[in-house]
Amino acid sequence: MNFGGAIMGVDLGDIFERNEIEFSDLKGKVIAIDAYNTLYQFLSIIRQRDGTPLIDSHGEITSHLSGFLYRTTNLIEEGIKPVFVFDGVPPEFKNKTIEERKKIRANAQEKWDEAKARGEDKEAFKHAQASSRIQGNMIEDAKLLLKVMGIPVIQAPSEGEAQASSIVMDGKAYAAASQDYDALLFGAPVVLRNLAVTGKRKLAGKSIFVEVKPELIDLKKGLAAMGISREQLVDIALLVGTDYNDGIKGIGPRKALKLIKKHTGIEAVLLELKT
DNA sequence: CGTTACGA
DNA sequence: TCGTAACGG
Repeated sequence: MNFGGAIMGVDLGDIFERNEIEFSDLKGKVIAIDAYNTLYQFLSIIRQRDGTPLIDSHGEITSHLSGFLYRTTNLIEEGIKPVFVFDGVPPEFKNKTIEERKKIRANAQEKWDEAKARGEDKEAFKHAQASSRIQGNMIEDAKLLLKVMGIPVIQAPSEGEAQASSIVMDGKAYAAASQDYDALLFGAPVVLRNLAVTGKRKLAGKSIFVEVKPELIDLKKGLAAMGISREQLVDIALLVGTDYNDGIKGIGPRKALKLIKKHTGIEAVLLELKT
């Protein structure tokens, strides 16, 4: 489940064909951006050295607002037309995942406090990131900021990624943008990752900076390259585990792909695994 | 994350 | 002008 890192959904990056693109490739295009994913990213990363988020004079967290303001400005400057899609009510079968994440966050919060008290900034930052949670008026404030900036905001009835995917399938947007791969499972024909303009990421080890370019994933091409259907992709996700189910221990995307290709569908795979 | 300051 | 560190309250 990997918070600060980025991916919370099914990590299909290992098996899916991904292509680096330039921002100029997206000029004039409408992009349906997963707002919650973006918000979490900002809350996670925009922090001070010991992990403390940016706060205003009232003590309210402002990291997400800083992020939305500058990133949206930059996207507009690149000629991109962002549309932010916010989550609605999560499906009930996601409850277990939500509860688990809540626990992980609370635990991280404790570890953050401890590390901060010991003066271990690097350790503190790591746990602070994992403790990131949406709270208070963050959603309303982000929506208001986008509204006054003249950026369209869409309220999904449930999962934002599902809504964003639907918008792309309807041809109302060119692509869905998220760090997760789940939009592919919802059928988004094109998914974009790393939609950050400055695109510089600290590499895990030292203070080495690597240029990160936007990444385009074409659902049809990716499926064709793997030689599977979209239904089979969903089966792979189910084997690996999603926000909605646990998956099977010891099976990652690679093994799941092999198994699904060999047996055609998840039922046959499960039968084989039983024996 | 994205901007700003600053030394090379 | 560029690269890195510090800042953002």
